[in-house]
Amino acid sequence: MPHHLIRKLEQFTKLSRDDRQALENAAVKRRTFAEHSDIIQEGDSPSHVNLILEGWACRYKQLDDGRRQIISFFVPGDLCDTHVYLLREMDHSIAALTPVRLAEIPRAALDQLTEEHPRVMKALWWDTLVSVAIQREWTVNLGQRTAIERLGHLFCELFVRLRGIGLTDGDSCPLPLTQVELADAMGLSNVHINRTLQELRRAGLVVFKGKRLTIPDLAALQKASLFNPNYLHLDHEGRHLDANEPVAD
Amino acid sequence: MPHHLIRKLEQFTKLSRDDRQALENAAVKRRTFAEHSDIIQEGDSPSHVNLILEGWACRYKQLDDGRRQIISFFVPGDLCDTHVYLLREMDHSIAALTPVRLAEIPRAALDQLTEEHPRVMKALWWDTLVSVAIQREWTVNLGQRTAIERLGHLFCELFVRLRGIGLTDGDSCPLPLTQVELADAMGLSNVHINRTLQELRRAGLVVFKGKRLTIPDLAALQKASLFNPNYLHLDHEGRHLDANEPVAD
DNA sequence: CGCATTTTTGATCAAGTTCAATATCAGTGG
DNA sequence: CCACTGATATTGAACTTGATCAAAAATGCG
Repeated sequence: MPHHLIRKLEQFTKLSRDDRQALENAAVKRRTFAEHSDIIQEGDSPSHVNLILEGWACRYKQLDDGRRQIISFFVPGDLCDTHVYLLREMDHSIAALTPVRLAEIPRAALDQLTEEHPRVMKALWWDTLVSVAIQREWTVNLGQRTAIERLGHLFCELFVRLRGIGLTDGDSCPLPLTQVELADAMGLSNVHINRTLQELRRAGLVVFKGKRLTIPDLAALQKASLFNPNYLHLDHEGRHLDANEPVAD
Repeated sequence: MPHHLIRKLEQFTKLSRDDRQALENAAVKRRTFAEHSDIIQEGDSPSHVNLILEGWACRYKQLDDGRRQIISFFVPGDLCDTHVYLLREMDHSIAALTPVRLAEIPRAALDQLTEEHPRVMKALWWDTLVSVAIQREWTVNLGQRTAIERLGHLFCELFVRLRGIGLTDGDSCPLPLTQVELADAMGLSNVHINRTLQELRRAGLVVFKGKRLTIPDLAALQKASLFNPNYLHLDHEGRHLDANEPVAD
């Protein structure tokens, strides 16, 4: 049951029971991956779309001399590139950061889904547009923001994304990342991540311990990080497309 | 006539005359923008898809304290976010870097195009996937590469993109950007861009003068910049979908 | 408890920034 | 054709952010 994806999509537009069922049906083939294993590697030929059901993953690219950039994080409910199978080969790798359970959505199932369920198709387009907007925001993050803003911004983003699918608990959320992984994502050294974290802690802006992140005052962290959630487009924009069915499930 | 777009898409799959005509028909509403004017601003509500016909543009985001990040460059044939009108408001702005001529593709025209011309729809999906791959590569660029690699990488990318649509001339291509614009795109200061350019010139890797870029030895620049063009997916991957018509146009 | 991983600390170093001045260039109008 | 003007490019010097290297402390887990 890809309920995280459904919950995410319903931030855009309310789906019908039929829509939801179609999504369930598309996500039949399940697989699991161990922590730190590659889900797909640069050069592989993508044959289907991966949907993360449980656990965290990341896209990354390894440079020849060992430098590594984490390009994005996947949390439950995230799709790895709708229609990616149009490309001959992957230009990056995807790795499990925790144990990961995912569904492989075959090409045919996705095509059928978008043909027969226009509301789902639009919701998936919305999801694609948001993913790209997140990638753009990372460009801004890496290009312009200082270390402390950069890390604070990432924390805000992940918290808000997780809240959207119901995975936050009050002012805290899971954050199963090491400082080295944060460093590879933020384009900073692990040493500097460590010092930046201390600075955020000292300012009372975050608590990060035991793979959990707590943000006592989200507004304050947003302000310190120049975080504006508009790029996540979470304001139920597809309301006019909402399925109109009795609440009978 | 959106011939740059058609040429770009045909790197993925050969279109039929009918496909091409449908693209022409969709791109009817023309507009022009002066150098340095905004084509659309953050907060505006997008109602159609812009297709750059002539000139260069960029996406950018302005931070409250004046810092600016250029997020991507648009060259002729580039579409600004297919289906963007699903979003309530723009999370970034788009500005003309030179005088720009573009076509506004209305929502209905795009929907019709993708419904009636599956080959075009797939080609547009390919284009979307490549755009996102470029954005990811910028993440790697800003996160891991040194100033000289970063700038060299950008030059390689732009040259290869322009070559794909026939806008290069031997080993040179237009590059109508100032050093300040390069700086805003690369997350570096204009002073450092200037010094990095000198370094690239001294090494004989580039000539950049009068809004033209010359790359005497592309292989050498690629090597120095760790540039691997795989992420541009330019190897005619949709060949199996090629329209099969007599060459009668 | 013991081992591997992760976090933390200190000291030194380098890449890139900032500020401010000067030089060059592309248009424009006379 | 030249002088003027604003934009763009270039230079120098001091400074800052974050990197690197190496070691120690803490944590997690079987």
